[in-house]
Amino acid sequence: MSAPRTARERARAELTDEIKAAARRQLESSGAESLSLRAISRELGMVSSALYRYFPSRDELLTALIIDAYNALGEAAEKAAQQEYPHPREAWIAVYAAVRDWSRANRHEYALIYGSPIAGYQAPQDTVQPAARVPLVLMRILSQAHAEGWLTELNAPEPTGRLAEQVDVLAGLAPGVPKWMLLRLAIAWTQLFGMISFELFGQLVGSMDPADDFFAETSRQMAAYVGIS
Amino acid sequence: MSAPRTARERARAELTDEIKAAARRQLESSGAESLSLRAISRELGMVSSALYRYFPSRDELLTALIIDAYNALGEAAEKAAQQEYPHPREAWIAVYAAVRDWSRANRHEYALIYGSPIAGYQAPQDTVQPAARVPLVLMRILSQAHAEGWLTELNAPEPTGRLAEQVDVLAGLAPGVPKWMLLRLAIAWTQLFGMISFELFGQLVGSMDPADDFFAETSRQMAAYVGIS
DNA sequence: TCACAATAGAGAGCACTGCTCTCGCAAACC
DNA sequence: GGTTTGCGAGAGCAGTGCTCTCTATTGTGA
Repeated sequence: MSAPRTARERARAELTDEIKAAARRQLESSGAESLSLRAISRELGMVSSALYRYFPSRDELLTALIIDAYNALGEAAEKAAQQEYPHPREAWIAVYAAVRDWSRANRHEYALIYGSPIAGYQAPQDTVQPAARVPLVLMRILSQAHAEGWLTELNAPEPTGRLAEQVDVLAGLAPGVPKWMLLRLAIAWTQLFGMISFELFGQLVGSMDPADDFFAETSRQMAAYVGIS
Repeated sequence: MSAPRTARERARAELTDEIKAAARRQLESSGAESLSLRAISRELGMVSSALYRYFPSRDELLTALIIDAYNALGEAAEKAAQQEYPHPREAWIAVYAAVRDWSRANRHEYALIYGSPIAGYQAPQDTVQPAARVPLVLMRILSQAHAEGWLTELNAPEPTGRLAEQVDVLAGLAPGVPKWMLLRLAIAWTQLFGMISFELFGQLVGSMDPADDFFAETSRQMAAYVGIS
């Protein structure tokens, strides 16, 4: 993140961005499967072998795009959460909508991160943190709603056994929020992306497509489900 | 589905199956992206151009595999539902488990049908019916549970507007089941596959992975959510 | 039964891919 | 100013999907 010093370093950073931009452009028009390094190099007016000075392989380029996509989506969600809302339910719903809007506007990038993993799947370690941004936003809403006393006390059973241990990890990030609530948050999280994947990947055709109303109603129901009164 | 007559027709049907079997084998080892017609033809001891007598393109082969995968998964779900259960909740949970088990045992085929759609996405019309088998199984459980009086009467609001129309389509297949219940079924359906996709695609690493307990508890909660008392 | 038509596989070839290697040129550093 | 480092060009390899032509085999109607 430090500013590049020499002309060479600056040129390198710029070209790296240009390559990613061209890749993203090509992605929008034809999907990840047919993303071609040679086509990118042609678009940039350079020879294909030169591209390997910037990305050691096609998979590395894709991994870079994946991280960027996670961050762009996370940023959209965080931006939506930063607004002022009269009730945490509205914040919850706004984040849902922001996630869906970004996904619909960048469906190929969405497919890149939430679709089938690419063949030589890269070390996911670099992607773990950016991938956590959306669930963290939802968790923060819950945490804040708890602090402000907005949460209902359903008498849902507390998780036990190994599940309790797993939920405990989340609890460290949202102190005070009941465990059953964090468990339900995880369930809602998987539901959110399942629903968006179904919409984007054509699984809703013939039933809930177009999905606007289905999505809106579901985000309301899920807010209630996790305990936002 | 009629029995092949001539020797040529029989040979054709057999070779078609062998090609799909080889493709499936190759799929398991390296994923859909790197599925190669030439590698398949090599494995079968024929020249690659001969393969085009059976499948006009790579995408057509993939489409055939997709349909087979939908049917295999649907069959697994139906088989689980056919058992006798003392309570519809158990049937619901068994179907959830069957879907997950099949998906874990055939993760590349799962990715083929629930991951990102392939580039030149084939006319989905042929896939619509086999794809509907799993949700239909869940719907039948709900329908039967309703007939036997197992369903709770939550005072959930009925869907309105366009959402009501979409739910009406489902209602035609499950007469008597309240609309809010069918809506929740759709939500549970997206949750189920969102959860499985997250597990198989590595999205749960660092939180709910391994997902056995999370999955089991979620299937219980979702049964309650759709109104199975 | 036999000629004709339909079908299957072989082989060569085209345009494309990711990736490697070597070779010069230019910028950065001491 | 000389040396090291980084960068782009170009050729080349092994692989891909797919098309076309040619030949052999199988099925069928007169």
